[in-house]
Amino acid sequence: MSRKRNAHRSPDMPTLVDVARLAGVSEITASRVVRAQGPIADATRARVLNAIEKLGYIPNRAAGSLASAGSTLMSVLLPSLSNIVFPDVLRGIHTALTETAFQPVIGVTDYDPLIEERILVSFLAWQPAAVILAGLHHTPTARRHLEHGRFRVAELMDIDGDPVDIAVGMSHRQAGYDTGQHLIQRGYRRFGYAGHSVVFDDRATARYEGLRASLQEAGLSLVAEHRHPGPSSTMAGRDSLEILLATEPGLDVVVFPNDDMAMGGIFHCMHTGITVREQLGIFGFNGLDIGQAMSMPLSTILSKRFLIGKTAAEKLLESRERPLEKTIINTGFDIIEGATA
Amino acid sequence: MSRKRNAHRSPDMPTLVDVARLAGVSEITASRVVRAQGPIADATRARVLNAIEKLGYIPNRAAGSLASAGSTLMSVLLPSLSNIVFPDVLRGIHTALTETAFQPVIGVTDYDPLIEERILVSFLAWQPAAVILAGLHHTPTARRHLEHGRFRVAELMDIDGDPVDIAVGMSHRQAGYDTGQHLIQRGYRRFGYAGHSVVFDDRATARYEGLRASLQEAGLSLVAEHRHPGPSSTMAGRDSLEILLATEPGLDVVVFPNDDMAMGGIFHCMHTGITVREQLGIFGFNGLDIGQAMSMPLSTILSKRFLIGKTAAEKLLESRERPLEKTIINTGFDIIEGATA
DNA sequence: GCGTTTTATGGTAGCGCTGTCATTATTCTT
DNA sequence: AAGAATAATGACAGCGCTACCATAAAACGC
Repeated sequence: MSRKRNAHRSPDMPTLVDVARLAGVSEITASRVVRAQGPIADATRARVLNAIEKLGYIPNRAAGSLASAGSTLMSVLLPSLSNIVFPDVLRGIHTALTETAFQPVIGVTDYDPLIEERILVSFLAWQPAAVILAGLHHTPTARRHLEHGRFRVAELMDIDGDPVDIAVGMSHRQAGYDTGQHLIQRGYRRFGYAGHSVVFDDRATARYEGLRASLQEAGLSLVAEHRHPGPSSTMAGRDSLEILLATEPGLDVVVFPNDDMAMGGIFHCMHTGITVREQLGIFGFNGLDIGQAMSMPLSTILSKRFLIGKTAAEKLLESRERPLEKTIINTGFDIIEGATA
Repeated sequence: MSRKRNAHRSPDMPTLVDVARLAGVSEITASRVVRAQGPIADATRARVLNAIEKLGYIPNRAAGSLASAGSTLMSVLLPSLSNIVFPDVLRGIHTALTETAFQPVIGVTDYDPLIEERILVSFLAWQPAAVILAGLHHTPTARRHLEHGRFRVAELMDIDGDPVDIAVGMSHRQAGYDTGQHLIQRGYRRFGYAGHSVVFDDRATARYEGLRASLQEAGLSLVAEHRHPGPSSTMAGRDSLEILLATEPGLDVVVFPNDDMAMGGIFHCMHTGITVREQLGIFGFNGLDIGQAMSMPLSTILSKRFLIGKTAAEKLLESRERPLEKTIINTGFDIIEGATA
């Protein structure tokens, strides 16, 4: 009665052999039906499918992956999921991957390159078909693995740098620069910056530097800045603006690293009776739904997160082999005029 | 020179054999070092670790999983990532899993039980050690797989029902009920409800029903309700409130299914000059940061998303075997008084 | 000091699947 | 009608690792 299986196997978890036997075909034929690969007679396919259904067979991907030296996994390494940006990217990836055999496997790095490296290595152990990560900055070890691996690589969000394979995103430096230009053109002169602990967020830093560069070109400079210790949040934006204005009451515009913090800034103004735009301009980044739902929509920059994720995944699917040429795709950004700056 | 490996193998991707050879030990000893399992002499461990480092060896988890009939993956199936609730849950899971060998693998179901079933099956193909999903409601096929599998199962968010193994969450019906009680006690009588397309979101439905039950007990009822077609968003909340008030101007409080929509409600009031709380109470659900950052903090219910994720993952790690007794853990909720209702 | 336990290591046989190469019908050429 | 191409199937080895059992050496007990 009992099969000569190893004792550690589950009792009667059906395998391809069982399917093949029940369908009266060879193992390999059953395998071909499962993978929809190679020519199979309709009648045969039907019998195999039937057997699969009857047994409740679920293919063992570990075995498949081992035998074929490759998997249908796509490793996705994101800095954070609290920051709405990355769920949006992820939705884009998901969208591109539905109807394909690929599955995303997600890891969260907390903006820490060392954690990124650790998770990357543990993901590589599953022989993914592709790896998607944020930014162009990784540890040397991580970079080495990315360069030598037999998988496609997409680096998202930022394009200011040298990618391993594909980069999809926008120039954050340019976004910061354009922010400055836009605000100067609107007549603002006394600039403040209310940021957050920026140790790891390279994109925010790049925007900050772009902003400073544009100010400098116009003979201006940041009159005051404050960085909230700890991560970005609406509350952090509110507190930061308060501190900033206490230090330097004469500011006429404050730039925030993102919409969450900018919303906090707006709330501070509402609370203290500061007239937004007239007395103080507020400028964010991302173009979140909530900022646009206010009666006075937030002035900000729309980053195309969903598009970035979708484009990257689609590009990766185009070929399993890494092309000789590196690809950089600029998804751009839009300035949203809004009513706050 | 060339190894007698299959041609389809990558050139010289090192395996355990290579490590063992270089370290001068047997394959199995090297394996034990990698897995930190069984007694190993310090000198031997050092030699093996050295060889691993030198070769840049990355263990092949597909092979490991196949040989040991089990993996260190934990499948996580969430309805959405746009809804901040689930990233929070995920952070909790991540927190519990750091420092363990387990890795979460995330799938997004879009609140659709059929997609959930499909993703579940594809995840089971990797022999996960545990499966985490949202809610207690699944397709019959999914439920069957969950019941018969050799893995732990945690069903999150809701506890009103019969779990497969572990349930961690809160009673959404109770939350809705308590919302009603709380608002009645504060003197509100003419209730409105501004929801969203609710086809799949069982939790929102449960809260809605709890609310109605408490109103009924008090001899009251929902004077008006409106459901925004499509998913929940701040803009949806704003539009819904407008429509609701056009239909029924006499409302004195409106309950929203979540904070995002409630914020939209607030914005509508701000825009049209309605005095929140005095003229119209606004009540949300979730207790998001942004709602609390307003000078008039949102009245809402704090759901403990992070705790739910963390608790679930911790419980799952306690034992690899499914216990005879099902476990239900109620993480509860807190009413946040706020200033809007 | 001789069994007994503990510590440290190794040999071997698969885990379930797919790549490679054959083999046998079946259809198409000219 | 004979050869060539194509469609449909199968045999078998082996992917890289770990469970299982065995062995040898060191430590322990009284």
